[in-house]
Amino acid sequence: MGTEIIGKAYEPRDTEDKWYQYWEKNGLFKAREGDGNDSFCIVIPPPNVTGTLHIGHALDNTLQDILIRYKRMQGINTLWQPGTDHAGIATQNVVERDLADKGTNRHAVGREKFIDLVWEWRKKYGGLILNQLRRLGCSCDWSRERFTMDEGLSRAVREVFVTLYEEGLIYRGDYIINWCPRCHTALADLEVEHREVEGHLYHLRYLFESGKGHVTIATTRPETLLGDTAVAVNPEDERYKGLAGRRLILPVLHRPIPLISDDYVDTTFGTGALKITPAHDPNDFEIGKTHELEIINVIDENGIMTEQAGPYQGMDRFECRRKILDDLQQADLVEKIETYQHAVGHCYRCKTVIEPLISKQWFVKVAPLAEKASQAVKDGRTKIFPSNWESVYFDWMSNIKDWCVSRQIWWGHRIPAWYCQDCQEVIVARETPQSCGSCSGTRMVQETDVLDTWFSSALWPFSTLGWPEETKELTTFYPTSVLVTGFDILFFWVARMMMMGLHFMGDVPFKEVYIHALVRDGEGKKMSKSKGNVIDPLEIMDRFGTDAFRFTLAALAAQGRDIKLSEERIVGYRNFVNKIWNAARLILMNLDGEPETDDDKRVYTLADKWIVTRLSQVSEEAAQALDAYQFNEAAGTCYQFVWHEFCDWYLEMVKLSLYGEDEILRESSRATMLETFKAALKLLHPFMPFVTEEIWQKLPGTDQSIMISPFPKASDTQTDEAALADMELLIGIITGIRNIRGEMNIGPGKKVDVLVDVSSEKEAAVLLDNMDHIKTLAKAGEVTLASGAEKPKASATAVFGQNQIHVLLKGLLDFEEEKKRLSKKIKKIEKEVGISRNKLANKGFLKKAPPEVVEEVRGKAEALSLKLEKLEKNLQFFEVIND
RNA sequence: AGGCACGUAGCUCAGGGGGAGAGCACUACCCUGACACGGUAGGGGUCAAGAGUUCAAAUCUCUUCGUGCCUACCA
Repeated sequence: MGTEIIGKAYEPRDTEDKWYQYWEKNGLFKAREGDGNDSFCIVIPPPNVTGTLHIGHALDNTLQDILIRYKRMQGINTLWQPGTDHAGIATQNVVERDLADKGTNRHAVGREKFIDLVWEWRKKYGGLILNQLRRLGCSCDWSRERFTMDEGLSRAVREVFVTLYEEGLIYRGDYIINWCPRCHTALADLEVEHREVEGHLYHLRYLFESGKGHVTIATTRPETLLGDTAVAVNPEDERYKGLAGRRLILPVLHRPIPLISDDYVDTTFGTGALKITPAHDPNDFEIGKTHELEIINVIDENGIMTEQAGPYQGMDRFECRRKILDDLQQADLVEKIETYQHAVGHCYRCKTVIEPLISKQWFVKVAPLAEKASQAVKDGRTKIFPSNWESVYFDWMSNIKDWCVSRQIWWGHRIPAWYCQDCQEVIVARETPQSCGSCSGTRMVQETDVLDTWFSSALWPFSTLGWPEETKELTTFYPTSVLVTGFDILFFWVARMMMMGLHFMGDVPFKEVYIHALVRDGEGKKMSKSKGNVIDPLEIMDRFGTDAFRFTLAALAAQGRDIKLSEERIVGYRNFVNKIWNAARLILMNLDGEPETDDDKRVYTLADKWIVTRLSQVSEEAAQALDAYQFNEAAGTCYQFVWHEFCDWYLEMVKLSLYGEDEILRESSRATMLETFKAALKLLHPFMPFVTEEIWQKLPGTDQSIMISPFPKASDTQTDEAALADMELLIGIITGIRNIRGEMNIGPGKKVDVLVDVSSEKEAAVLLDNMDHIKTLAKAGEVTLASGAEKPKASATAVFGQNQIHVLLKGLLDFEEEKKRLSKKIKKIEKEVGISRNKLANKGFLKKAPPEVVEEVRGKAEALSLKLEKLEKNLQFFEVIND
């Protein structure tokens, strides 16, 4: 009679691709034309075009998809804006590696041709990660896909750059910057990774020019001494009192340099004397500025010593370090060498040791922008979840330094500045200038630097919606609703979007930010290729199915804690998917098309009323959890409900009606069962889109996709308090019998007779109504209800509420075992009663605790005392028999 | 050096002032007509240690010890 027979186990492979294509073809991911108020929008953190889906993406995008699907099912006009980031350095590196394999390099190829090659590369491979997002089930509006190097977005970049320049918030100047000698570009401070390195602290002697005495300095980088233009001491330092102003002889090069005083110098570190190399250390650069020291570049852009390095010219910086140490030792200028742990800056892209260099770069003056961005979070215009990230955000915003935005690479937005070759005028303009505004010359050369990739990312929330045009998308979806991302790019990206959004749109880019944790391996270690502990999301999806994977991520995504992902967890949720599948199997086997029910003929059993009430409550809880980004709560609530309430109790009970003779009851139960199951599928859909759609489409009465069916709502009319209480009693009695069976080791084939000593008529009525359920679910034979009945001799007893459940075990009951069992229960209850009684004996408690709490404890104590009394009586019963 | 988290069952973690929870693992009995990727029952915790606040602390405060992470120009 089944509508359709489905297999015993769910096979994800067969369904995922099919439904994804169905959704996309039918335009179900598309945002509607802007209709003003009720909209929900997320802009995707654009993955690098070079990227492949890793576990972090999987978590990030699963959470976003859950929110998007949930909101869409609530009927809200939903946009999930997808796209990719051109990822300047990363992408350039990839293509350069290709060239290297072919035995050439970008300089040989030339700038224009190289950029063509990158575009080619991106056309070929740039969509890879987006297809992997499809695999994950992401319901992005792909018709609006954007790329940070698109025409439109590039226009936004130029507009922003020029405007900031005109406002005096962008300037160009010679500063010390972080230089990556391998990537050949400047990096922002943020792009430098500090890593603890085992190094050395070298104590070196600088002799006085007078020939008498010396000053010992401590340094970790002896090779930079070639560029020293002073040695500094603290003016308060007794050791060097009166020496400032004297001249020292720079070792090796024999150049005279002054001994100066500056209170920046820490008297407690090293020898209290600090060598100053303005060209190769950011602090020294600052000191050099205040003391107007000469700047001598001794290391070039390749990390090679310059001609200023004299005899060391042409050496690699690290080779030079070794050589110079040798020479110093020869000259007896090395006092001692200590091993020393210190942080060394590395390029975040290629891990090469950063070289601080002085060069001409473009900077954004961020202080005024940061001020506004900080304020917006203080005002609550943007809320950050979990809120402890707000203080981290404020901290960074208040200590922020100017942002170096120029990069000496080729792949990226070329800075819209032109230099007049005739008069050296700098022209910053939206369009390529035809002639110099100053001298009318026409020999204009564009700046060769490109912008930091994060510059265009900072505009993402409005550039993707069409800015600088005034588009319908902007009015509909800006500010966007929520940004979902990991804390690792809070500064790189979130903070900068805040600054740019506020400055150019006059409003925050998003109303809320949800910061999720990092995914780690089972041992809590960060996953990395070098450690070999990476979990590949694609492989997981292959093995366990996308739904199981997504559900696992959601279930583990508790706020503020890293996720330790282990395979066992995924297996557990794979089993859950299969459980749902088999619930569907049972339901389909018991349906014959759509149930035919007349509203006036519809009957509801206790189980029906109960499950409908629970569904309503669970819908409410799930929605509340999702609204608060408590993904784990939402997932857990649904899991518990579907498995342990719907499957374990409801489906077991509904079988009675399904297999019964009563036709009206059968059709009614079919209808309730189907309705409830459909609602449960809808609750689960945001978490597990594929299996829910697959089942949904097989159920009768579903003509459109589950992804656009309304998300279940809580309803007061569906809350039946009496059904909850009655069901609790029924479950209690059945569990009581099962408990005895289990502990007495009575096999499921053996039926037992039961005598229930009921404490009230009302309860008796409930049990009488559901007698068949007790018999089936507890495998009971005769069940007798009586009030005040005498305990049968060979019976084991459980107590639920004030009801005594005597399970008759003639010939099966080991009296000693039963005594032990009862004693154990008594001990447990005694402990509980003790706690309650102690509380009630405490005068402070009675006086100061809220009355309802006192009442509760009093009620509890009473109920437990009665229960204890009954258990003790049963125990005494056996004592008597023994005598 | 500062900052932020976190120490709860064997493991992985929820919870967050009024009687300790889940999943996995474990034990026992079951292939009962949706599901052995399953069912029923069971064992297991001084909620890191110490002090304080409170009628009441796993939960709030402080200290200590451990573990992660982030930021930082100490050469």
